[in-house]
Amino acid sequence: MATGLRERRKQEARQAISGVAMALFELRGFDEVTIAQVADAAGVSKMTVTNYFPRKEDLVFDRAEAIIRSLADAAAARAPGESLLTAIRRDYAERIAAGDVTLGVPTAAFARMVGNSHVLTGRGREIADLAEQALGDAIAAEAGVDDPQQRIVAAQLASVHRVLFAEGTRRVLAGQSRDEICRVLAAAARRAFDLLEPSLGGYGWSDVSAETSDAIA
Amino acid sequence: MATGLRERRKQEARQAISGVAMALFELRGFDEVTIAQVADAAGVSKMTVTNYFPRKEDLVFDRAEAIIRSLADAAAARAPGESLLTAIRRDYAERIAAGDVTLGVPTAAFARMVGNSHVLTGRGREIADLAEQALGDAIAAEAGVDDPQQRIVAAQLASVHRVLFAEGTRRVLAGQSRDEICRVLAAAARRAFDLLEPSLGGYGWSDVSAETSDAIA
DNA sequence: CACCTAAGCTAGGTCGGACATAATTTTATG
DNA sequence: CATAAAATTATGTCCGACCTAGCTTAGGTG
Repeated sequence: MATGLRERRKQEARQAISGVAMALFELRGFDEVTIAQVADAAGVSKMTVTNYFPRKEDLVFDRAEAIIRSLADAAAARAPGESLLTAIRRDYAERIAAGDVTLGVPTAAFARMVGNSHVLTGRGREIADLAEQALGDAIAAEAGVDDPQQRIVAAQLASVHRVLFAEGTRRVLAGQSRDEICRVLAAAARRAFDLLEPSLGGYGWSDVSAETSDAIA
Repeated sequence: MATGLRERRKQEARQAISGVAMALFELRGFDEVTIAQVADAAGVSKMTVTNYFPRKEDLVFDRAEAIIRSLADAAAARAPGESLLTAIRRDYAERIAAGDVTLGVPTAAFARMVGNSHVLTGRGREIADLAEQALGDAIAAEAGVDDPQQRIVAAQLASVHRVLFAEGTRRVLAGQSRDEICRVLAAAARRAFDLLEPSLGGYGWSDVSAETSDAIA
């Protein structure tokens, strides 16, 4: 591939800049480090950093797209007949068992850095919100109609992720071990999805049309 | 009352500044208007604006505290024996019937202004998040223990508000009349709370202890 | 092998928000 | 009415994000 080299260099530069930035952020705090300092430490110009990462927050939440799409993907990839709740719950169980840090088990330094920065907590909220929207879009696309009730369902399911993420972060900051937190989160997820089962268990791919048909105002 | 006059003047000045600012923001857009311009239009100094409203966003979301506490208040003020869900649902029905704009029926200009500003949408998310947290705190305080499951319940209930607010805003921007939107939101709320009833209907002030006792890791 | 096209990069400058300080006006009280 | 306290204003500075326009370098081409 001819254009491979160029693209490779870009990815390496991107990774290098992000890595240097994260080290500085975790050491001194996100708001206390300027883009100029990141550029300096990475050996590039200020504009180059801005070029790779349009907003300063992007240096931290680099691959946010994957997180945003994860819920919708889990919903879309489920087997026919499997309910939405079952698919999301199974996906969560699998990923927490695999130690997926994006579910709420970051490093303590990362959690501290985010918690101490209003900008970063805001971006975290935005990502959670976008993930919920994406799930809602997936549900609506699947049903072929758009109904507020679908957004409600998406919010319920996404809220489990969001709340458990916060719980995990809290425990990371409290110094608990990653293994223990994973076990706690897995248990809490079981209880949470059990709680929702009576309400959302029937929300699969069929028998939804009857509920949605008369609700488009 | 001796100190009354002074306090009155402050409130009037606050209201005047906020009003002038809102007019400018809705006309030109939040990000396009500077604090200096607001101060100029209000006939006060820049520092006075900053003094009343520490952050620029506070000029828009002035009485955010009331919104943040509304959910927790509705929960705390419920009659003994009334379930959490029933109390929240009744509160919503009452306020939407009264045309409470904070539930998702702002003016089109306001909705446009917020939607066009990343700062303001972020602040909106933060307010919703804080309201959810406050509700969770109220639930935990009532039970005397802190359990992730309580945060899950709080998130479910708060999500109804959040999703319906978004739905209302969408319809406002689409040009629907306020009356019609209120009717639609009231109906959507009924369906949403009906959906949650099987899962959360039993979440009142008693029979919670059995579920929470073995979950503190 | 020299050229050419387009991209990524750089430098400098602009703008707005936050903050410090001191002077001035307004208000409450003896 | 005088005095003390408090709020407001004026001025000025700093700092960081972002934009515009010019420059360099890499990759493909006759």
